[in-house]
Amino acid sequence: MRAEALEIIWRTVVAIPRGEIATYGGIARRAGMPGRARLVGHALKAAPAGLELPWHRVLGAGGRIAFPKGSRLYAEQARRLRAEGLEVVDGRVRNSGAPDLDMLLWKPQ
DNA sequence: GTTGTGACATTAT
DNA sequence: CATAATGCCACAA
Repeated sequence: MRAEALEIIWRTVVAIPRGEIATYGGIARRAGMPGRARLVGHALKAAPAGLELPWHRVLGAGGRIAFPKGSRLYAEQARRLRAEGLEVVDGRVRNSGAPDLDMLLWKPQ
């Protein structure tokens, strides 16, 4: 069951369109496991490199990068996000004028 | 078995 | 804005 859950999470993450973002909690909900945001984080950490998951599109609540500022992964994620046209300022994705982050968040139909 | 830690979230203070 | 308290669950010691 545990391994299945990881696959579901991976597939959910893969489905995030380029240039859009999602949150850990949001992914968990979309994967049918509300309240299990931490599991999403674990799934990403445990993900094989071969999957080429767009893990950089997964952010913490409020569009904040979940890594410690200055860490290697932090810089890497910011770099990749900027490569997709998103603006990253002080560890968070800057939404241009949008009232809520939900406007940038990936909303599955 | 228990405990502490962690790519988290939400609510309350 | 920042902390703290909970809830959540996988994993390592």
